[in-house]
Amino acid sequence: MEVAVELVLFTVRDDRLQVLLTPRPERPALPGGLVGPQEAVEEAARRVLREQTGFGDAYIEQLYTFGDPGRDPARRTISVAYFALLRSDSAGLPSGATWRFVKSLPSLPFDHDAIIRTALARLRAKLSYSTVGFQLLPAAFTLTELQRLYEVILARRIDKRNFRKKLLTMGLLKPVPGRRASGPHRPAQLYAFRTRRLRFLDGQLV
Amino acid sequence: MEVAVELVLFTVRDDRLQVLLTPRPERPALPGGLVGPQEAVEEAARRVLREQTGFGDAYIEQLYTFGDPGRDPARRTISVAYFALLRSDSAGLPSGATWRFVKSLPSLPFDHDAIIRTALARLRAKLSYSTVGFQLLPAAFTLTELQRLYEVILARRIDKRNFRKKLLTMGLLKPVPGRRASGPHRPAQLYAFRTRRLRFLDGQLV
DNA sequence: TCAAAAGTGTTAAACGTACACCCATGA
DNA sequence: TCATGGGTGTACGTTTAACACTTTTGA
Repeated sequence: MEVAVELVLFTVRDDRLQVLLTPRPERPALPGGLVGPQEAVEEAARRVLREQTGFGDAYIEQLYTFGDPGRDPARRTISVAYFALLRSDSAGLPSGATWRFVKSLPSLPFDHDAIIRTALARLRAKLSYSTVGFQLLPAAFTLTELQRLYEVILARRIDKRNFRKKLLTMGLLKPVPGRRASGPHRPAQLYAFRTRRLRFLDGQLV
Repeated sequence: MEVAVELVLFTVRDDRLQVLLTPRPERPALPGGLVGPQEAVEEAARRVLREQTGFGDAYIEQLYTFGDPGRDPARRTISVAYFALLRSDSAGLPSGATWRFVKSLPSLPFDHDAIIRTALARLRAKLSYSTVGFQLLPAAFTLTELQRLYEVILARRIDKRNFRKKLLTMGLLKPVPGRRASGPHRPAQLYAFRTRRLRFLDGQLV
């Protein structure tokens, strides 16, 4: 029996949640590949990330294992899906791979539609009770940028004052020197996360 | 490469959280087995439940996939762990299998210690925001029995009045005819879950 | 009659949510 | 000077958490 990994790599650019697809003979699909005989499953996921997306330092976490016979008509494959988040300031795109808006995805081969739905549900749920969303932002960012990130992923508006109050009270952020000027208005203070590592929150963030 | 399933089957009896171990040549371990060539992974988990535990109607859900090379020194196996809950009134125990207190487990082979830790964390987390704990009780039960269940799993005391208020307000339970007399004191009203199916709750239950 | 668990409300604090205006800037 | 997003506080309703006594029963 073959064991594969699939990668659902999300990023937020231009105020849209996007997912990376790689070219396949038939039609684009999620990046993926077989797990090597001496390779840990998570290692394989990181290798696929490196080789097929060209991005090295994404956040990665195991999502779910899809193992119905018939999910790949050609051969029996069990696939461990991983969920990955890429900082919006990551540069480059490997040849052939494309970012697609999650809102307007084409129909994907195998069970990749279901995998993406599962990943999106995980991302949305985890935004509320953990700092996982922080993985999508660069080292310094404005509070509005952070709020837009949440709004884009959750597909709903968030109150600016309540959002800021919550984040600052929780002590997740620290102001860093510098401001971002982006048009004919007051420049915004830059902030950074107090720690880059994933934290689970006491209450609900959003 | 071989793909296996492992089963972490919990039950609560005698006010203790217990997990089922099956005999192995070396020492007891989690029930498990290989996934057949034409078998869905979840099907394999249900088959292991049937064949190795003798219990047919447990709640089952995928937990995590453990795939480090070296987790089984004998051969390369990737294992999809499942988490299962058995009603405390289920009768019978298959030959050789034993219930062990989760609090005082012996050291287990392979990475089974880690699998049980992961399962316990999932169970505790899910108790708070879903009705998954209901799978551990028979069709009719008293409010005290339900509360004891939560206390045993979470390993902490819960306020009786607040617990009852929350459950009744949420409309998860309905009283059913009958009372349970269990000693020299007032008998307790019996209740049942309004629906057996898993529900995710708006707020926190405990 | 006694011991034991069943059953039942109130209060204070914390939290969530809704809401509107002035500020600083570049064009 | 004007258009734009940055930045800030309050008040109300809901939820959580702490807390103690009476009731019913079997022994």
